Amino acid sequence: MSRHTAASANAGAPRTGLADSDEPVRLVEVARLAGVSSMTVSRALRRPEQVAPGTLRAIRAAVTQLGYLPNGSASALASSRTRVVAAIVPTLMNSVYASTVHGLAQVLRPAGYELMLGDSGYDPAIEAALVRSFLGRRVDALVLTGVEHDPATLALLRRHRLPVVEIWDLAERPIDMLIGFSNVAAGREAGRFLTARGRRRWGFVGTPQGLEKRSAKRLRGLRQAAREAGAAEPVTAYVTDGMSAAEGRQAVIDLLDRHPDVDAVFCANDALATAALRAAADAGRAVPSNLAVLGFGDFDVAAHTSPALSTIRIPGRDIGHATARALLARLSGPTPDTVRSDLGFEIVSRESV
Amino acid sequence: MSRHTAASANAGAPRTGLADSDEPVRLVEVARLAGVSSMTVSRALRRPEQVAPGTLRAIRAAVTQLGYLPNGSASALASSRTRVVAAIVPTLMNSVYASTVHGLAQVLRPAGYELMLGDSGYDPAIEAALVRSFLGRRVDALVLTGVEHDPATLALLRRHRLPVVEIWDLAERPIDMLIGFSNVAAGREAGRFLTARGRRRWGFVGTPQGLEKRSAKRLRGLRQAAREAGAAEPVTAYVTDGMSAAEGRQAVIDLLDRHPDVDAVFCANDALATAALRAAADAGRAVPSNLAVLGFGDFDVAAHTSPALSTIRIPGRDIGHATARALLARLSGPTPDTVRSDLGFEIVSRESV
DNA sequence: ACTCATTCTGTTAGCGCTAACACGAGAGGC
DNA sequence: GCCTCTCGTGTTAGCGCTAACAGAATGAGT
Repeated sequence: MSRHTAASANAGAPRTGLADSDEPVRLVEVARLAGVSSMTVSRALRRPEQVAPGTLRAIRAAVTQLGYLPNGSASALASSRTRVVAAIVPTLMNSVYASTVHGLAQVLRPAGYELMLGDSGYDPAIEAALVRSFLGRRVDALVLTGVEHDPATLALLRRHRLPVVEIWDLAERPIDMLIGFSNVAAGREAGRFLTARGRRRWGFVGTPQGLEKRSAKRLRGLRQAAREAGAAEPVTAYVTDGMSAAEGRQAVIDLLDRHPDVDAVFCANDALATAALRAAADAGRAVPSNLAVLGFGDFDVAAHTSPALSTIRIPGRDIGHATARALLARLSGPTPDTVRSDLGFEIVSRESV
Repeated sequence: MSRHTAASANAGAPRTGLADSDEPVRLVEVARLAGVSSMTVSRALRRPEQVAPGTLRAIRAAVTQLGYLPNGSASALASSRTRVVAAIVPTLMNSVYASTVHGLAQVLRPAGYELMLGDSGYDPAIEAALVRSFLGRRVDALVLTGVEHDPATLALLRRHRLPVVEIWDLAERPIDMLIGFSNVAAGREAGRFLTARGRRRWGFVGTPQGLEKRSAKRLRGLRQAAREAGAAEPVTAYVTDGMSAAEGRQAVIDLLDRHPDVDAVFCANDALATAALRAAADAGRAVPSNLAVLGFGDFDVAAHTSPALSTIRIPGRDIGHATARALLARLSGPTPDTVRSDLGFEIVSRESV
């Protein structure tokens, strides 16, 4: 061990009163300087209310003077708490997930938790690998996007019994906690919204069932609405990369070509919807008079395309906040309350429908 | 300690041959099952090439059978390596930073490193707090966006001597490693690009100097280009929130109102540029014939606005990849090579200029 | 004065892993 | 046959912190 070599090179002067400017400062150094035991310093740092005011002041002064930074690894090992929460999202490139992550961090950080982040690219196998890695690092809690997971993931989580929040969807039997909204209902409301505006022949653009379950659920809701309204079965166009504008544009052009009677397109996200707007222009279809376009996600750009995009707003940041609060309650309190909540969504009507 | 209570509740049967399905499995359990010492198991996991093939097989079987997951905290404490890299970006909401983070993770993960993420909101004080927290957690390396940091940050980094990469900018004397591009040059090239297209009276929309240094550097470059071309000093409009479309739109409307002779607007990012496109429409200015709009960042939407946005593309993902590779080289190799590189940028000419 | 509760601090005993070194067995050189 | 060298594995001794309990000191109630 290199620390042994260092110690013997240093043999005559092993850790005297003040630390060298170079050796990392440990708890005992602070304790010596403050004239207390290391346990008292530990307490002063984690639960200051249990330490006498005078002692606290002395310890704080020593901490400052030495520039002491507690060693998280040691603390984690001794206490079995890392104060790290891991989150897995499908992708960071989609700003709606980014805002969820931001919301999470915003609440967790002030409470002393850091975020470890992974992106699965919508792939359950990658999600499983990430979960494995995160559990190996003994994170205190885990946030997963979606409710469909690899059996390996479920087995691991069952074994490790840590707080888990699934977000961005609903399920009958979540792993543990759940904070999301109904993707089926979102699709259904999209259909009702189109119906109310006199659109009867719908197209859907999204990723295929196998790839992205939440997109498929929205399509299911849309189909329900079609039946409800006595409208025709929606026609579909699929893209493999849900964020690829080029692919989305081509898919919509093809769809309009195959089904010229389509008078409304519902897109699985606003990136696709923006592409659809372009495709409509290419196809000589005026939006919204000749074709309605409805997006999903309310990305930043939605309000600033021409025409401005009507879309379904998901409270991404709120999901992040609520998730963080639920986790903090579970992690700090002895109260083992389990949160399940539907945060809903909102149709934002702009110009494109 | 709760584990003591658990142990005494369990008193008669302390960790026999196979682990209970509930107690976490430790290295020794695996070692016992495989009939070797725990050190050999440790080696089998970290440096399998140092272990005899037969032993390795037995150990792997035992690991699988018990579902063993190494305890990262213990490993980190014993080896002084957490295998975690921390990154701080201004915001995740901006997809260009998201792609950098994604690029980082893409390379680090297969090498066994996880990412701890923080967003500073462009605030050096928050950055300093994040650095503190990350150093406390003993991350193996740190990625910082930008080259201007709080003195407290610099002091901490100096003390802890860990690999650091600054990204998204250039500097004469970086803290350690540096992978970015010249923001001044980007502004200058933007100006030259506008000059080449016959634009002489420029407006700049961005965040004020104090808030965002990189935006200010681009303005500096733009000013250089104006002098070079013998054009007038660019007029400026500032927004406090660089991602707020509403604020950006208003800023551009005001700017066009105050300076009707402006024939080109350079925006500090594509969100603002998209807002500028709307503002131009509001003001009855046709783009590009009556007003040129040049963005920055090449966000996903840039290609799909109407008219399509000309912008400056930053190789965000490449920066992430290069950063990760530089860190891995430093962390694994005894070779202490220090990377400094300028990855440049690229003007993407679409319809808006 | 004597108990009892309360507040504060110290002692003890690890947490689960790995660096460094020790050591035995087998291979190869002379 | 003896010496080295390499390879594979075991032994030892912590890494820096904290849970649990113990104990001292103080104040309150009787």
